Amino acid sequence: MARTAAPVYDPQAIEPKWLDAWKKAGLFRVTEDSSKPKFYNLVMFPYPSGPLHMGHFRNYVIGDAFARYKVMRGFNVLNPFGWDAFGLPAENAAIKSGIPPRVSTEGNIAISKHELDIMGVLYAWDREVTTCNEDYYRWTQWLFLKFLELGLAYKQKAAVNWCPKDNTVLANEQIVNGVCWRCGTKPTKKELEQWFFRITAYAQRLLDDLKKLDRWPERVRVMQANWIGRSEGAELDFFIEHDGKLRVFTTRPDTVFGATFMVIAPEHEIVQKIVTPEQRAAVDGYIERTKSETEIERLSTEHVKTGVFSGAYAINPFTEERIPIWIADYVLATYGTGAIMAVPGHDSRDFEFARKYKLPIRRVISVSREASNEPLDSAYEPYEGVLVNSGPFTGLSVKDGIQRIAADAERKGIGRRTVTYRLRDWLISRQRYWGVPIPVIYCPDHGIVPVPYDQLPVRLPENVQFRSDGQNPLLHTESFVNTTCSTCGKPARRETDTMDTFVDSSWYFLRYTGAHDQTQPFDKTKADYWMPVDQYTGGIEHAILHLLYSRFFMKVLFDAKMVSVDEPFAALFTQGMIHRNGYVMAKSKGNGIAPDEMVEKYGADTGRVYELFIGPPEMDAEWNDRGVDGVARFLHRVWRLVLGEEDDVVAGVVQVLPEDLTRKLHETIDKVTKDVEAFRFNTAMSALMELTNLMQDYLQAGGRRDEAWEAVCLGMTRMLGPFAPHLAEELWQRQGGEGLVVFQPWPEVDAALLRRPQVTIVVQVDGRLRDRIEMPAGIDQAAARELALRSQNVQRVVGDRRVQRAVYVPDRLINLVTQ
RNA sequence: GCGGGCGUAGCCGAAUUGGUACAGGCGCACGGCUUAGGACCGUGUGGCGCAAGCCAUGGAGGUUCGAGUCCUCUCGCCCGCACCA
Repeated sequence: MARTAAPVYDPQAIEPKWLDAWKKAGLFRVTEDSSKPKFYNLVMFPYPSGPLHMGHFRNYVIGDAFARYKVMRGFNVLNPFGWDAFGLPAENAAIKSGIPPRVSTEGNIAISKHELDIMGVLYAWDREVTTCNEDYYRWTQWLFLKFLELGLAYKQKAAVNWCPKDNTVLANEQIVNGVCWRCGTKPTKKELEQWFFRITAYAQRLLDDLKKLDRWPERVRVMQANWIGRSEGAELDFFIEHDGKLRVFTTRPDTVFGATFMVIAPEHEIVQKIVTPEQRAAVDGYIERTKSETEIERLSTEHVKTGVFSGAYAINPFTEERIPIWIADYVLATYGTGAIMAVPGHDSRDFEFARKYKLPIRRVISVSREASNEPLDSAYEPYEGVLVNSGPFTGLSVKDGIQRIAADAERKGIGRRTVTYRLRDWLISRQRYWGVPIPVIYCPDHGIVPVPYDQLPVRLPENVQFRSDGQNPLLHTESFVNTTCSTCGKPARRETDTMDTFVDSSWYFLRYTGAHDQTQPFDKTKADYWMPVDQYTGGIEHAILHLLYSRFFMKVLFDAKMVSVDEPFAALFTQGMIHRNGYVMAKSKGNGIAPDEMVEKYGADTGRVYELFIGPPEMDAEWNDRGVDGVARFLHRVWRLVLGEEDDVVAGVVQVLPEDLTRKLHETIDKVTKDVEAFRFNTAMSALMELTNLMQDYLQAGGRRDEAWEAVCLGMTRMLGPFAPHLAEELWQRQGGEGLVVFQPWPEVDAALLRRPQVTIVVQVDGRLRDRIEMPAGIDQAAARELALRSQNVQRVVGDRRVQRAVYVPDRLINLVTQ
């Protein structure tokens, strides 16, 4: 093969050329091709907030390397990209600087695309999706209407989280550690009419199907399961003295004989009905105080429990005792029924409350019947033990008690077994401008009227007046607000709320399968060909929000027969973040490294390989500028080895035979292939470095650039294809390769070449390493033992003791056990 | 508090899942090339010991022919969730 020598590796001189070549060759331009297996490779699309830095690129480099690898493995690879382009930052910037959101967003997209290009990160740009463009958001609106039609979108007055800084409501999922996920402000509660998606209707399936996601990280599944928060228990009705009843949810019906008082949330609607005249003033004062508390203060475990007596009493249906009803903010209005039966003996929160307000504490569970009256100095909360002081149920185990008491309540018609979830419906209304307008109108005669499908899109006006008070400018854009009812033609008003941007990102992966469809959100045939996403790669910060919402969407669309699979992402990988100088690489910390800087100093390939080599991809990693130098040295070395002429021979170095080189090549192919399949890019890079080191040793020892050598060079070149793609193309061309290396098949392991004629057997005596002996591969135990016993080291250690037995691991180790 | 995970050289980290502990990179040392270099190239590099060897995977036990890997206890760190009845 004709080789063209080159004096030095000059990345800046070669990289742009190959970017053009890939674009011309249509890398990642794909159609539904049944002759090849499909592979849908996806990285989470970004919000275009400004220039990218090398921290962002870890995700894109991993995704790009994997996509290129799959191309080389012969897959029909869909590898699209887009922009989650609606959102608050662009709007806030517009308020500050007057630059319209579309202008700044498009500017940021252009910059980012350039940066992806120079790093050699390519996508199916012919399928690019931008969520703020009309040809995308009209279909987001279309899907909203579909949800409405299916009864999965509804408007309701509710106490919702309001962020005073961002001037909008937030979904439950967007309250992180008690504060707004975006700006860190403590939210307040507001009573507002808002749009919701009925995600709770899918709670059980979202939980059950986590089991199907065996190629998702365990911790993401655990986080989602906890978020959904299924609890099995029972609802029990307690009659209120004089009038009505109070329903509670409990996971421990077995403790009902220990319920010595009840507690209801301050927001509970029954409060006003039951409060007695004597307690009215105290109760009103208490409710007023709890309202002024922020959510974070109220939910804190350190928060000292407070409460007030309502004056009313209920009857415990099992003990028939008269028990007081208290109002306390440690009971949440939004969980269960907003009311509890308090069992201070067996619930630490109730215990604390009972102590403070001198309420009776009774033991109804004990380790044994005999210990039934032992005093309690803290709540006793085990799931084993026996029921005591529990009337006819005394003596039952906790497990049986739960079943028998629940069944008894059912029979008496005062309760039923039930399941509760923590998951709340998804609040999707946002009182903000830069988002998808919710496509409904309000008619004085017809109420809420959905905009007919054929009138979509409801265009977001772009000529609006931003306001310094943070109010949604749509409210004041008359041309937008004023419309006519599509049913009766009378004047009507448009909804001015826009949708949570997480709605946009809940279906973008479907739009990629037919990005320019002008007639529907996506084509079922195409979606069926490509879905599910085979490999999804992105940040752990989306463990709940985006990933849960997308799963919900997929299930709704599955039920609507619009898609044929009900989970969107078959495999998920969450990469760690890159730190530098002690902080996560971020624009705000000023510790980012610009891709341009990287390319100018080292070339894109060094940046790419460094990000793959930096550490286990799922873990955070510290950026080390010297480490980048090390990778640059590695690539320069590969260049010299593959394209160099003759090297200086240094005598006296360990002999490396051509067959050793060939074997190492195949071992490397084997290792790199397995590592890449398992997303262990760091060890894949180490393996390539090892091969390079052996190539160096070979030449140092006077090895010739013969056929075996050439084969190793070509194998190395192909393996570099996904990781250092520009360098690989250049090496491929200079070695006389045809076409592009990215379209070459990934090298195959020749199992015959992996076998060694000789193996090093570790010889242990009583488990301690005593010698290493070269033996023929496949040697049996008796022969290996024979050889091992000849070792002088072994003989000295064994002395005159008898070798009682030997443990033999074929071709690896023999352990001689004495005595 | 509950759940998940981690602890290996001076640093980042490997270790076919119970079988040679520390691959690869950084750093460091020495050598080469250089007028010179914090550049480049190469070699070496866990600790103690003259050596045979011994000691080393946060700590203490245990199981095993054999433990970084499994079990028990313990210390430390990280990440979720957090008054969810």
